[in-house]
Amino acid sequence: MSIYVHNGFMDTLQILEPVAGPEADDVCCAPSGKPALGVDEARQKALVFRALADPNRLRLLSIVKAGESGEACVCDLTAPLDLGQPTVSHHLKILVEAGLLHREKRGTWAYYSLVPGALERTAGLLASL
Amino acid sequence: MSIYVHNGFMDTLQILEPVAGPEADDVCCAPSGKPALGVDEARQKALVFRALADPNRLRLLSIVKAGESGEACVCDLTAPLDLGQPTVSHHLKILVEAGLLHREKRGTWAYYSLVPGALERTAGLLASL
DNA sequence: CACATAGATTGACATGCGTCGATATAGGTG
DNA sequence: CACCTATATCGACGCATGTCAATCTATGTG
Repeated sequence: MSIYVHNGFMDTLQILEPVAGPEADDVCCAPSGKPALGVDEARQKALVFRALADPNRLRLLSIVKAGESGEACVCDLTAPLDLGQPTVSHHLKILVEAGLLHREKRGTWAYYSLVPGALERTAGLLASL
Repeated sequence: MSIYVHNGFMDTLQILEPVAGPEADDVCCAPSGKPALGVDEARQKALVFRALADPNRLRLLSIVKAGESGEACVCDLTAPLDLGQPTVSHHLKILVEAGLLHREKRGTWAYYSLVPGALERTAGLLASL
């Protein structure tokens, strides 16, 4: 029977926004019977936190944020992280799919920048637990 | 050579607090040469987000938070999550070690409650990236 | 077009992690 | 002490994930 549902998800999830209200799930017994976080809602929020759950990805966000221009290309990111280029590209992709980074290709280079307000909305996810 | 340092860490990490200022790491080349997140700092912050990176743990936090008394025992948590008792205990342990939950044993029962301000401090981690 | 460079994708490998069943431990009750 | 109940811990299993080397794609440049 279904263990590991393997959240088959899309890109650039936008859970950071509304998500409707806490749907009534209404536990039968226990302490207060409050609805709390629904299964789907929890799964989506966890995806965002999963993107933040790696030290190198946190550093990527930090470097991009700290950059003068607010953006950085891959070649600027491999050196400080001491990681191979494919690995950095991999991490950046995860951050983009989580809705935290924006990717813009200009010429040969790909410039990554913070999605405006994304970090704030993510912080908001914690408050609305 | 050392890949995967396997962060050998302790319990109830308190990264949620000060952590000193962003230490000067000063990259040599690239875009802005900003210090950004240090390696150790990133690793510790990632531990907190990793605790939040699981749907069932988010639901645990939510249920505990929503509870009338602000606390819940394990027996109240297994049913709504549809998980075995050992699994719930496992998740709770991770949340305690992340500094998000507090455990208090009273009689035969173990009561878990939100560490006051922990979620807010975690939200602050995002702002200080 | 030939060639160089930036970045993404693929495949493989090892480790991490969520889950369970079984078992151990601790407190309560007779 | 014997027994029950609530949790915690252990060992195992399988999927997930971070990493790299190799390769592919796209954009320049001669």
